[in-house]
Amino acid sequence: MERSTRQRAAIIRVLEEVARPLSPQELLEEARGDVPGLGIATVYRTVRALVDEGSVQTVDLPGEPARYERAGTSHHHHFRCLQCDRVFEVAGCPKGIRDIVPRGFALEAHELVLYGTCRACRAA
Amino acid sequence: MERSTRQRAAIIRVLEEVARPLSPQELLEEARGDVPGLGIATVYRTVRALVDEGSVQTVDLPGEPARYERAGTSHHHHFRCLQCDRVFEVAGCPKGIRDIVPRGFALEAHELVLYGTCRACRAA
DNA sequence: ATAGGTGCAAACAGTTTGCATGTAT
DNA sequence: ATACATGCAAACTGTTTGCACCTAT
Repeated sequence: MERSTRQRAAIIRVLEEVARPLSPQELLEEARGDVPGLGIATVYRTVRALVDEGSVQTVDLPGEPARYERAGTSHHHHFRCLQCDRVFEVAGCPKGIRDIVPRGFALEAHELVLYGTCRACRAA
Repeated sequence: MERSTRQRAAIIRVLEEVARPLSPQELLEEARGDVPGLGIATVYRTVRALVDEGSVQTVDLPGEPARYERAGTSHHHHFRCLQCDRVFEVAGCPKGIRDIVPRGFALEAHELVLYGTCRACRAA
């Protein structure tokens, strides 16, 4: 992350403008609006650098390729639409997570993924 | 799942004997004790058939290869110990999951993974 | 000028599939 | 006998890497 290039600027801009976690493929398609010749390898390399740097975080959903979103957002979860496969941020956290932790276990973190149909797909 | 073959018997036996979710690769290595020539494709095909049939379920943790465990347990989640990496079943479900679903979205399913320290590791 | 960055294609790892052969029924 | 099942290898998908060329510094 030492130099400022057009491809990096484009990738970072996309991550800042889109309010949901994007896969490398989605990032590529979006960022090509700015930099037509952009290659997928550059997306992977840039995203990895941004994660190492701490300005982007990985969103890993079970059984799916990783997606990436801007870091620094407050605690939230994700909703994946089963029709369009897009992933959305969900504010808040269900009550009572601690209640289901088995006796003797110490809870440090949790990951929740909701599945269903997003508003756009319901309307369609 | 129409015929009973040596390779299926071996795979099913392994799933029944081992009390933790196994990856296809782990299944292959274990089952080769019974059927040396066993191929990885057969493991994938058999496991998929068992999942379709409902006697085995997939355990998908974020960022990790899918594992498989005997089905029959009711709705539950998983607790992954950050020290020993073992995965435990967690009975029940937190209240209030519906409350965080964004307006206009339809919730159909959810997946919850708890991370922390298991009882054995806390004692150690 | 030069080290870091990029694009392409090849390499990889995990999973699926096509096909000829094997085998439970 | 005849489907269904298996093993192999090729195909696929998502990701990483090698390398020659490009470019921000």
